[in-house]
Amino acid sequence: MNSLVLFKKTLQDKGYSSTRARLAVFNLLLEAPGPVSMHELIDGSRGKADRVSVYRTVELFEQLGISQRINIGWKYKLELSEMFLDHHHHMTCLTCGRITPIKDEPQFEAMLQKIARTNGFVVTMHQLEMQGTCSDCAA
Amino acid sequence: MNSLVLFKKTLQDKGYSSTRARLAVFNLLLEAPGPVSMHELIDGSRGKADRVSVYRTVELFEQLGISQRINIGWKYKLELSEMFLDHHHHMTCLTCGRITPIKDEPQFEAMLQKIARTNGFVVTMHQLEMQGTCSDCAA
DNA sequence: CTGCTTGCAAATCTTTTGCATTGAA
DNA sequence: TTCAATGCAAAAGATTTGCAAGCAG
Repeated sequence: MNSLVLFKKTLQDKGYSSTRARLAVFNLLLEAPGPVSMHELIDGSRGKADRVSVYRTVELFEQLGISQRINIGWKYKLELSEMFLDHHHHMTCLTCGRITPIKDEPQFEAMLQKIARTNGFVVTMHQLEMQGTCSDCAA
Repeated sequence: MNSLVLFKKTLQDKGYSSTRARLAVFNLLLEAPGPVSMHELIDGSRGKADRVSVYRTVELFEQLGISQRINIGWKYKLELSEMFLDHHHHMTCLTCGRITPIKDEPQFEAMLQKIARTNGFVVTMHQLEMQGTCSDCAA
């Protein structure tokens, strides 16, 4: 199913309406080349949604599993959740600041589960953040 | 070497003085059973350091590698860095909120490096955050 | 229509900055 | 003594709340 359709269907199924503000934020997330900051969302929605609506929209999206916050340093950015994107992690280059999605390794996930189980936990969600130097900057 | 001594030596070696405010924040981090929020540090330092000094102290500590921020959800907390604690990750229980340190698995770290290398990265720092249900709450 | 959504104003909370004073070495 | 470190006031930034008006279904 096309992303936009899936988005609208998700809102509808949960009893929320598809409004201009929500569409605006969703499109920004969809078209962004990577994670987006709250500030960028607010800027990008100018004219279509007030700052406050962006906050409320993001909150709703998280509740519905449409988007999620990911940690970059001690700040956060937003991206579409696994309903729209494959599970992945992020690598931030400390030199150029670029954020690269890292395709998930099944082995890695398996080990994660094992470690959690060993400690008596059932993992619902996890997030791995890596920082370092990308190949471009290493050259 | 005893933590307090190591702490003072670190400040001294880098040319910073050992002051009441810094001692206060360090002790809070040292004695806390786990990661501490900025708010808790500010509260706990009342009478010994102003809110502003706590922020400045935390900034300095990070610069000197004394403490680090860890992500819990989309907020952050502070804890002593690897100069004082073994490398580990955190598991947050979504039911009781308790944060459990997870002892590091060499295998896990190795796999991490491999994944990064495959993507052309050299990893300087990484952080894994897991959320789920702890054994107590599962019962 | 009718209640969910939004915008605007303003309250809160968090973090940073400027500056005169204090304190550690 | 001397410059780093601190406290206080206030600015700046981020996020939340209350409420009347607007819009989707």
